[in-house]
Amino acid sequence: MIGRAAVVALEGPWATVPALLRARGLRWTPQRRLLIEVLAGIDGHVTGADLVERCRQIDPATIPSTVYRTLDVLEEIGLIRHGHGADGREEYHVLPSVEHGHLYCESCGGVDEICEDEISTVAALFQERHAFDVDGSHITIVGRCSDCRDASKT
Amino acid sequence: MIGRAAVVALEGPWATVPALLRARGLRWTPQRRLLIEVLAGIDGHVTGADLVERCRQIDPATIPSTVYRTLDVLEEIGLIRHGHGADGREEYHVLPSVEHGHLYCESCGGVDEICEDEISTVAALFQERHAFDVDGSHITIVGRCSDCRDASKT
DNA sequence: TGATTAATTGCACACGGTTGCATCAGTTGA
DNA sequence: TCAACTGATGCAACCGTGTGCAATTAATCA
Repeated sequence: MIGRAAVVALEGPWATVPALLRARGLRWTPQRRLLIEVLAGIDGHVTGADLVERCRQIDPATIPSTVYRTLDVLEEIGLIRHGHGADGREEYHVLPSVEHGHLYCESCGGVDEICEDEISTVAALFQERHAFDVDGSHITIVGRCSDCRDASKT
Repeated sequence: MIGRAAVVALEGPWATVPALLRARGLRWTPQRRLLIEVLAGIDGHVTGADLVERCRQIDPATIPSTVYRTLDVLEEIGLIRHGHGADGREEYHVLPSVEHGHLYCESCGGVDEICEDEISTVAALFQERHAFDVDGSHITIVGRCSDCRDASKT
C-alpha cells in the first residue's frame, strides 16, 4: 500500500523551501506544504483569494488567515512578491519568473505586462529625480488599452 | 432665527456641484452636501475610510456605503479621481489639484509626489511601446526612499 | 400645493484581507 | 524516545469596501 496520492514531490526551487524555512527557525507544516504545491502549479500571478480557493479545493479545511500568513513568510524568504492590482487586491507574483509589472485597462479589465527594460527605464527616472529605488514587481499602471481607446473613438 | 451654523456656503468648483448633479438627473441631498463640504476642506488626497471618518465627526449618522457611492458619482462627474495606495486602499485625489502620482516607500511608509512631467515621461513610454493611455493620477510606485536605503546601508 | 416617480438612502450582508489569542504541534536536545 | 520550547494554526472578531433591496425623499409637473 502506498501513501496518499496527493503527496507529490516538490520540484525546482520549491524543493528547497523546507530547508529555507528551517534555516530561519521556521517550520515546515502540512498547511505550508499545501500552499507550496499550489504555488508550484502557478505561472505568473494570482490573487490571494484565488490561492485560498485553490487550496480549499485540495483541502477544504484551509483557513484563509493561515494562507495569508504563509504568503507573508514566503515573501520574506523571497520566493514570491506581492503587489496590488488596479482594484487594490493583493496580487502575488510567483518566482522565479522575470520581474515585471502590469498595465491594467480600467475599461476592459485587460492586463498587459511591462517587460524588464521598461521597468528599468521607469526605475532610472525615479532613481535620478527622487533617489528612489523602485520595486519593479510591484508596479501596476492603470489607464486604457489601445483597443478600448479605438472603440470609444468611433 | 438663522439656520444651523453647520451650513456653510460652498466655494470655488464645489459651488457648481448641485448644478452638475441636476444636469445629469441626479440629486442634491444632505448626505452629498456633507461629503462635498468635507472634500472642500481637503488638500491633496485622502483614503475612503478617512473620508467616512471625517463625515462621521460632523454627522455621526453617516453611513459608509453612502459615502462610497457618492464618491463614485463625484468621480464620474470628474471632481475627484481615485487610485490605490501601496497597501491597496482606496485613495481619492481631490481636484482641481495638479495631476500627480505617488512614490510610496514600503520601508518607512513615506510618500513622495510624482510631478506632471515625470508622469508624461512614463506615459509616453507606455504609449509608444504598448499604445496604452496611462491614467497619471492613478500611479503609485512602490519601493524604497533614499533615507531608508541609506539607513540600511550602514 | 400636492401627487408622481425615479434617484438615493439605510440596512443587512458579503467579500478580501488582517489581527489577537488560546491551543496545537514541529523541532531540538537530553 | 520523550519533554520542552516556540513557532504555527484555528477561530473569532474586525476593518475597508461593495451590493441588493425595500423604504425614503428630492425633483417635477399639474
